[in-house]
Amino acid sequence: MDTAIALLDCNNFYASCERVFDASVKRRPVVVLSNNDGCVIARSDEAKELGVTMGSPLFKVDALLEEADAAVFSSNYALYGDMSGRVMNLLHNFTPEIEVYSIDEAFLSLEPRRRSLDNLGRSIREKIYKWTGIPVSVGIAETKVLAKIANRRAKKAELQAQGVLNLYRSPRTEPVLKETPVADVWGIGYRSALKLKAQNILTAWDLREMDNRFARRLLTVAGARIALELRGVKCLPFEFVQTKKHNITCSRSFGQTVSAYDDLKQAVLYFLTRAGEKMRKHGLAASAVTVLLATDRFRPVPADYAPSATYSSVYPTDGNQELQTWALKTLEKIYRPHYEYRRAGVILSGLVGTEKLTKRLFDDENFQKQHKLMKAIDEINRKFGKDTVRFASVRTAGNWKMKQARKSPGYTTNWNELMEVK
DNA sequence: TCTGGGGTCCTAGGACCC
DNA sequence: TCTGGGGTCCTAGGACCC
Repeated sequence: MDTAIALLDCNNFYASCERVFDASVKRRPVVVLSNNDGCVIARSDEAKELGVTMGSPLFKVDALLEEADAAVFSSNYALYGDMSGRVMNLLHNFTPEIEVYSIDEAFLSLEPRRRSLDNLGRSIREKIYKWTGIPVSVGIAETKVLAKIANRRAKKAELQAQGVLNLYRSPRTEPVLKETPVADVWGIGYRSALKLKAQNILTAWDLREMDNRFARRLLTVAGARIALELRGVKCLPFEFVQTKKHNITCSRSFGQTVSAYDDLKQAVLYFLTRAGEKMRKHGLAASAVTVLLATDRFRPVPADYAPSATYSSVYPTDGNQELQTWALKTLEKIYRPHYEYRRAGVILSGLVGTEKLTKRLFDDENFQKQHKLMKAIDEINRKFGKDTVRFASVRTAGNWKMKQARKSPGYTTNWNELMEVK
C-alpha cells in the first residue's frame, strides 16, 4: 500500500521554547523578535489574539504588548536549535523515515497498515509534549502538500482535532480543500496567488482541478507539481538524508548606520568568521566569497546603494586567512564612502567536501598547514566558547553590532546560564 | 560575414519557503 | 528613534562550442 506522509510542526515554536523555561510567561502573551529586536517573528496564541501579526515592526505593536503585559524576547537561536534537536530525536521512536524540513518541522513517512494513523499521530504529539514541553500539530495525508494542509487545519481547529488531522484516503479531503484559499497552499506565494486569482482559481480544490498543462504554463513546473500533489500524486521526493549545502550566508543589519571602511571591514571579517565555522562544521570548503553591503531600505540617505560582488578561485579553501583575503578584495571593490550602510554580509559558495580538495600546484604545504590550523582553532572554540581563539584582524565588538536587549538565557546551551531552582 | 541547428555551462533574477 | 536572516529551485539569456 502507498505510504502516508505526516507533517509534524511545532506550534509557535520560538515562543513555546521560551515558555518551557520561564514559568512566569506561561499565561502571558509571548512574542519573539528578529535580530536587532526589529520585528515580531513568533507569537503565542494569546499574542495572535491581541492582533499582533507576523513580521510587525516592534515599534508599531510595543504599546499593545505592554498593555497586555506580554513577554517580549530577543531571539535565542542557540536555545531553539537545541530544543529542535530534542524534538527531532524523539521522532525516531516512531519511524526511521524522517525528513527534517526546518527548525520546527519534519516529514515522516508512515506505513498505513501498521496501526491507526490517527492514534499514531496522537501518540507522537503526546510523547513530544511530555518529553520536551513543546506542543506540536500533526497532519497526515498522501503527499507533502496535502499533509501541509492537514497540519494547518489541525492547528486551526485544535480543540476538535486535538492537534492531529488525518486526511489519508479520507472523504474529508474534498471539503477541506474547498475551504482552503489557494494562497494558503504550500508553494503558492503572493505572486502565484495573484495570477491564479486572475484566472478565478481561488481555492486549493480549484488548483487541484486545473488543467495540468495550463498550470505549467502559468506557474512553471513548480506549480504543476503542486497541482498534482493536491490530487494525491507524490511529486516532491522524500529526502531522508540532509542534502549537501550549496551556500552558507552570514549577514546582519547593524544597530546603527555605518560609513567608515574600517567598520565595514570589521563587520565583514566577523561575519566571515561565523560563516567559516559553519562551513567547516559541515566538512566543506568554498571556492567563492560574495560580499554584500546595503543602505537602509526604509531611509535611503543620502541614496540607496546595495552592491554585491563575488571573488571566485579555482582552488577551494576552508582557511579563514585565504577567505579573508578574498573578502577584503571584494569589499574594496564595492565600497563607496559617504553612504550610510545598514547591513553587510558574506556568502560562501561553490562548496565542496574537504575530502575532495585537490593538491595545489603552488604552495600546497602552506595550504595544508592552514587547513590543520583551522581545525585546531575550531576545536578550541567549541570547547571553550566562541572566539576564545581568533585572528587578530577580527574584532568581536563595534558600532556595527546588532541590538539584542531582551535575550533569554542559554538554558540548555551555556553552563553559566542554567536554570536555577530555588 | 552570417548562414543554421543543437548543445552545455554559467549567472542573474524571480519566487518561494521557514 | 524603531522594519530579520538563511536558504532552495527554476528560468531566461549570454557565452561558447561543434
